[in-house]
Amino acid sequence: MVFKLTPSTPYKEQKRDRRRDQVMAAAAAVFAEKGYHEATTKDIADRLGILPGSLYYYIDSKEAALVEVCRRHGAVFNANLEKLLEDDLPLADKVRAGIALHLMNNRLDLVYSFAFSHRALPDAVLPEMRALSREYQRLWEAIFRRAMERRELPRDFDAHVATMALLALCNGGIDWYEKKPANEIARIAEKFAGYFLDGILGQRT
Amino acid sequence: MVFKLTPSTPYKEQKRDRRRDQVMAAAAAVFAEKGYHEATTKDIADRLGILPGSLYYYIDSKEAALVEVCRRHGAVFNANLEKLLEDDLPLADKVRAGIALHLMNNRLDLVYSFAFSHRALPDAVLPEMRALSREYQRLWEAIFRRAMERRELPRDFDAHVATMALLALCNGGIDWYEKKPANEIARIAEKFAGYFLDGILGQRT
Amino acid sequence: MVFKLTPSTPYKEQKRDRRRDQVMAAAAAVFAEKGYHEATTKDIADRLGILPGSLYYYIDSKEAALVEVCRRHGAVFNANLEKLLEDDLPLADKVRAGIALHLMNNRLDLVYSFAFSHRALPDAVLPEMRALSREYQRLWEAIFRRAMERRELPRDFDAHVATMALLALCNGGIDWYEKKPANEIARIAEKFAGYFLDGILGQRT
Amino acid sequence: MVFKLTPSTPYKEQKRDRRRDQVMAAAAAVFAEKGYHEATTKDIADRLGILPGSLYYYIDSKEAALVEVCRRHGAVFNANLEKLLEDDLPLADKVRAGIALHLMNNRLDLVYSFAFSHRALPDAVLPEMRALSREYQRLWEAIFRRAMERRELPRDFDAHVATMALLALCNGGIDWYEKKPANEIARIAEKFAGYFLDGILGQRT
DNA sequence: TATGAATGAGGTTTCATTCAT
DNA sequence: TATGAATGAAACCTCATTCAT
Repeated sequence: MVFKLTPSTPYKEQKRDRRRDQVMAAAAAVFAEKGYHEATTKDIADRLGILPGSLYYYIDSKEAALVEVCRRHGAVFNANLEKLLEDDLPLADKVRAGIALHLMNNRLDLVYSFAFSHRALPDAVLPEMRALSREYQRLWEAIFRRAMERRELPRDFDAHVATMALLALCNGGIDWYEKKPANEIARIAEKFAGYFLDGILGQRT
Repeated sequence: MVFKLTPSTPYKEQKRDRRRDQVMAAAAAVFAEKGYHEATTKDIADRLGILPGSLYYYIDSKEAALVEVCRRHGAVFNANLEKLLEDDLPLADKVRAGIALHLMNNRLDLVYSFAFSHRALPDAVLPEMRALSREYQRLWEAIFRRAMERRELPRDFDAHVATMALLALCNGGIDWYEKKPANEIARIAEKFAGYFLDGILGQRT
Repeated sequence: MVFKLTPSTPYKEQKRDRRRDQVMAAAAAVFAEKGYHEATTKDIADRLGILPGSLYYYIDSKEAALVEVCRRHGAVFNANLEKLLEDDLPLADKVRAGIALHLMNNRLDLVYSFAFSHRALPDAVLPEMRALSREYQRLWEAIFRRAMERRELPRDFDAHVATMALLALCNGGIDWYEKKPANEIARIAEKFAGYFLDGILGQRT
Repeated sequence: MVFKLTPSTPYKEQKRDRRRDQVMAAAAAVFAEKGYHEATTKDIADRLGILPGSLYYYIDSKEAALVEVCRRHGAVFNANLEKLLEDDLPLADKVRAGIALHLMNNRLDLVYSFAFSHRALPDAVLPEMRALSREYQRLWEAIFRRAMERRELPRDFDAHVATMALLALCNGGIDWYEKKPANEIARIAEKFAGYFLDGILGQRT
């Protein structure tokens, strides 16, 4: 204490970051479970076994926590899709994999598709969240466009509306599947993907 | 003057009821726009040009207002579908019409599909809302079952998952289409219905 | 209406006064039952079958109603006692009669002894109520003093503390006897008077 | 530093409990002074030099505070009497001591005898308060019954009505003596006890 | 004489946030 | 690194009161 020999060792930094991650995870879980406005800082603190005031050692505000949570989770969604876009797979497989990833992540975080419901977000963070959301849509559209180039889809295919349909399908049912086990989610994802693909392919004929 | 019992004349009653309708409409709009918890009584009152306390001349509580709003709007959704169920139309037409009605009502009320997001509802009203919601699902399933009887759908058709998919599709995109004009909604509805029907019919083959 | 032939006939005045009495009686009953602060103007109005706002045709304010109620009922208490003071009866009979009257009036109005609990009165009316209250005490003390003059009580009898004891005895039990039937009240009054008289007379020896 | 588990040291706990006691004392004082309904959370907070909202760090609700206040003070009253019941004293001494304790506590707390005025209590706490109140009555009756067994009172003595009279006597005058100094209270208590005892003993002859 | 609609002040309560320790 | 105590804004709601009709 007197000599303060360890001002900020990498070890300590790492440890603090880990704790920060825990805080963000707790915030994400609570936001997902209750929605941003119903979630209280006490809910988050309880999950960490600390007091609400102590949170502010790690976060600047509840809203800042939401922004970071959305940023992190949005990044995962987008990264997943980006990798999928680059993969050399037939459209059907990409769609199946993409829907499964989306539903699974939804189930785990809720937050992201929740965050997409802009209705629930404070104005201050809307622009950034909308940008993340648009990027995700853009990636799906890119997947469809690439399929069009490869003649897997007709020339007049409406990639935009198809993306809207896909995302609506994935996000609109979250209340039903959020508590189901992983294998059940997989089954639903498979069915949804089937409907969607048949819907798309059906239009080709 | 002698017999003037001031028996709350029909005219007066009617006028009061109209005002109550306005209050409910304001509440519905605000709930839809912000979600129940984010919506404040001040928001509702502002929309009516009165003070928050004055609301309580018409409602018992914010929560009671939500219940009534959901009841009213839910009744419209269910009535629409019930009529459609009885109509003698091919499945494709029913689905097209049903989806268009749903999207249109969603755009107008928002509240109902919002109410379906049980995450956002206070515990006290959950049972009643779930019942309304289940009734709506039941009606869609009945439409599919009737089509199965008529051999418009295969014997092993999963009416339940199909309903989930349909509702997910309709509700999941509300953030996108809520502010679009009616004819745009109609176009989206038509496309969604096309996807959905091809998805369903595609499975038959 | 046009000729206004009956500007304010005695008959009409009388009728209005009767209605005013009803309003005061309703106010008294509600104040007695719930206490001034818990009583609402709606409670009073309900009892009259009108709306709260309509009360203000008869009263200036809730507080003014309380003042008038206390004034009226206090006047009854004091008038009763004044008559008793003038009667040519032995002390024991006066005390018995006085206690019985007090308890009976308490049961009917509650308001007066309630009003005496200055704790519950708004500051604005305290002085007047205290004056009424002091007058009532003064009358009881006068009864005792007259008995002292007549040698029914010892020369060193403390009329003040005796009055306090008597009033405490009468008011302190109001919660118990307020709902009992008249004959039961009479029995309790008789017992209380017995205790009190024996207490007083016992001191003489 | 290594084992620093910050286990809410006894010292800290003690300090917190003391603050809680202060809060309860403030609540008791305000309830006593104004009555539960007239008392505002602001009144209580003012007395502590904090803001109304800060109260809720210590209490769950205004009503919960009332319950605790009554519980605490009722316990004191009952404990006092219980000890007195067990003492080996002649009835007269017990009555004198019991009345003095009651009046003294009344002056200090007000709350308890106030709490006995069930008119002023919210429904939710009535049962518990009534139980405390009945216990107090039961203890006084037990004192009288024990005196009957010892032939200090006649066989047909009505312990119930006597208790009612005693409590009425003690509670009914609270408005007069609450602000008087302790020695004055003692004098009044002595006189009241004298009246009461003579009333009781006078009946024996 | 009473109603219907509203006001506005004030009440209880919640909660994000701060800061000394 | 976290606690304990408090703040202050804002939420829901109640109610005495007013006034045009």
